[in-house]
Amino acid sequence: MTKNTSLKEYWENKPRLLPSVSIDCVTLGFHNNQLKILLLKYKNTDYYALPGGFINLDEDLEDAAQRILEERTGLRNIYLEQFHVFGSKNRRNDETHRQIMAGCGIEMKPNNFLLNRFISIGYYALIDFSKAIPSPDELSDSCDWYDLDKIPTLMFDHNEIFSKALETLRTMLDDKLIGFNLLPETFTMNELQNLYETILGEKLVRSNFQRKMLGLGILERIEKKMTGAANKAPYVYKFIGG
Amino acid sequence: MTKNTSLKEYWENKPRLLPSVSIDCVTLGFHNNQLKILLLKYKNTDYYALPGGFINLDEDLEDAAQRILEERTGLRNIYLEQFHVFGSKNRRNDETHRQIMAGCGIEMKPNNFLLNRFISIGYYALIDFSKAIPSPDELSDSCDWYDLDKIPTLMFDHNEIFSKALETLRTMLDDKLIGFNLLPETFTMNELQNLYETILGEKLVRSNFQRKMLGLGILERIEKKMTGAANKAPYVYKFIGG
DNA sequence: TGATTATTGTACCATTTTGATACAATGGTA
DNA sequence: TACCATTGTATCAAAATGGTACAATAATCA
Repeated sequence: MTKNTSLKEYWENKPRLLPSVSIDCVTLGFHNNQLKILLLKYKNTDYYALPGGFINLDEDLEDAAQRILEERTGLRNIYLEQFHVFGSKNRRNDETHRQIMAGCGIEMKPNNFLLNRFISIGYYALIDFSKAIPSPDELSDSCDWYDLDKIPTLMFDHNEIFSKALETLRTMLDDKLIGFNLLPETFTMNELQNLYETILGEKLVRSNFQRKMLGLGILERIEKKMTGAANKAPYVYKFIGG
Repeated sequence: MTKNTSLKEYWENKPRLLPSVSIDCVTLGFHNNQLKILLLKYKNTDYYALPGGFINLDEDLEDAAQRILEERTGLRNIYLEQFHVFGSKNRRNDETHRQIMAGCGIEMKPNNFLLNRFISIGYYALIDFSKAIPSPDELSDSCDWYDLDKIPTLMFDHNEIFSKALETLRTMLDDKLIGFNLLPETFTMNELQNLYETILGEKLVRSNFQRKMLGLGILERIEKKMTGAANKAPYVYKFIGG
């Protein structure tokens, strides 16, 4: 979306986008020992949604995912990975689209680009919460973090897309060491364990978890961290890619 | 594609298909202790390709994959799973399309549906080789099995699609027990081990493999199989879904 | 008929990995 | 200085894995 084109003009004309294909991002962060998901709320509606968008005709798919996430949330250089394509024939609903656009003062003509069938490619985005300052785009009232057990009803099949993302994240967690994308540069073993427990949804034995992680040879021990608490200070670690 | 429409008419007009999206199937079978892949060769050309096709406007994505595989190879009720989307902006080539269609006596007008950008959703198809009798469709000279180490240069990015499929299959093999889709109803432990060794590309210790497989509790021992060889007859097993 | 041979099913043992508990060290508080 | 909560690590049993051995068996051959 070029800067000198108004949002209204942009969506009321047929944009130069790849038809039929959208991208939706399941954007996860970790804060206060809780996994959080980033959701948009469309202006003047009750519709919550995953941040998503469309692919420019001259743009690689992976680049599009990065750009879309940035345009809709302000987040840059995020770890993104595609995990599934959602292609039920009735997964979308024209009336919802009309309401969303109307909320932004945009009228949709009957032949509008958006009113065709779309499949959506799901990406999960893993974010260092401490660095991320999400901000809503022009279509949205808000762009906020939600606890996973307090996700509102989402537009279309976005709840299903979220579930599949979480399931994929769980099975990939040990395999691809993607969890570290959710933590700051440095972290304690306790924080890492809390993250794993939250994602997997089960308690782990502390000593065994520590042994396993150190055994992977992907952690560099940096220094002690004086927490101020009345106990032994934990080491702080850095992830050094496997 | 309706039966009373000729191939020529069909492709020279704009079909009622979902724009921008294609499906390509990496179709694998197992025969003579070798993994094989099913490839099409387009009529009167040197272009080899994965069997692929397009999605009808009123068709679920998963249904489309099944239909496409059947239309292009004659194979029905196949185990299919999507594994990756391929979306580089320059992954296709118009001239190749023109040649393929010309090989079938079909002229492509400049605004033909096929001459737009497409992303492709990769599915892998796992086949019981003994039941599969593939047959080429109207666009293809041949529809044949190839050894994995003798795959010709394929159209577009189809070699890359194949590689990603094999990689996915390897990592999923233990997780989802998908290997059994490549074997007949009943099989010996030796056949099962050969399959695993072929997919993983490494030798396994016979006794340990047997212990592991029996330990999964997913095999039913049927009967002894007299092979005619001068040695102890192996049992025959059936897969009983986990 | 009985020795021979290749392959199968399983037992066995050593090594590694995992699960669970214990304990000394430490940074603070009372 | 006693006490407390948490951390890093040791320890030990149980389970999983890697590797070898061996008896059973279905044929062949002398």
